[in-house]
Amino acid sequence: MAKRYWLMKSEPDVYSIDRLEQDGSTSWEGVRNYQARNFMMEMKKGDRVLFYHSNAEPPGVAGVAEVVREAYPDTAAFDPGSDYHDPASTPEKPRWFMVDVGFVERFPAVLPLPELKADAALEGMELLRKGSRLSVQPVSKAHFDHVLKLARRRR
DNA sequence: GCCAACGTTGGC
DNA sequence: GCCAACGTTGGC
Repeated sequence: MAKRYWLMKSEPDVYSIDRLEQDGSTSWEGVRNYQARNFMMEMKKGDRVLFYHSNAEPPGVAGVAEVVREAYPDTAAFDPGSDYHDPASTPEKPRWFMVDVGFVERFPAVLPLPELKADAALEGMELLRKGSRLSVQPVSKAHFDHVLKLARRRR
């Protein structure tokens, strides 16, 4: 199956592209939205991910990651001490899943949201839809490639 | 800090 | 199944 493209949001105060660069890879725990979870379950090793900084100054795409491990149960849901604890999810019957993503690239500067909004070539991107809050979302190859092009142009 | 948009919960 | 109340996301 052909490689697919995604966008994943993270608040840099919680986990930034710099942390991912240091860590090399990380498990994407804490997704508690069914639509986002379902997208993660579709992810295949090698799929590319736009790493988006939300609740940031500025909000925008900070770099690129790749899927290095396909969906498996989110163990944070089992941990009563975790912010992501969900008693409805058990090891026997897990409700929430996560993937592992690996660092690919950090953009020299965050590609800010207003710039994405202003670009006609990105029309129709889920990220840009009014009221969109989906933290894991598919991105078309054309949009993905265009975002990379914009990021390179900023050098 | 505000608030629009959205998802979830639970009474009925 | 409807929908009001509530909690969360995330830009501004």
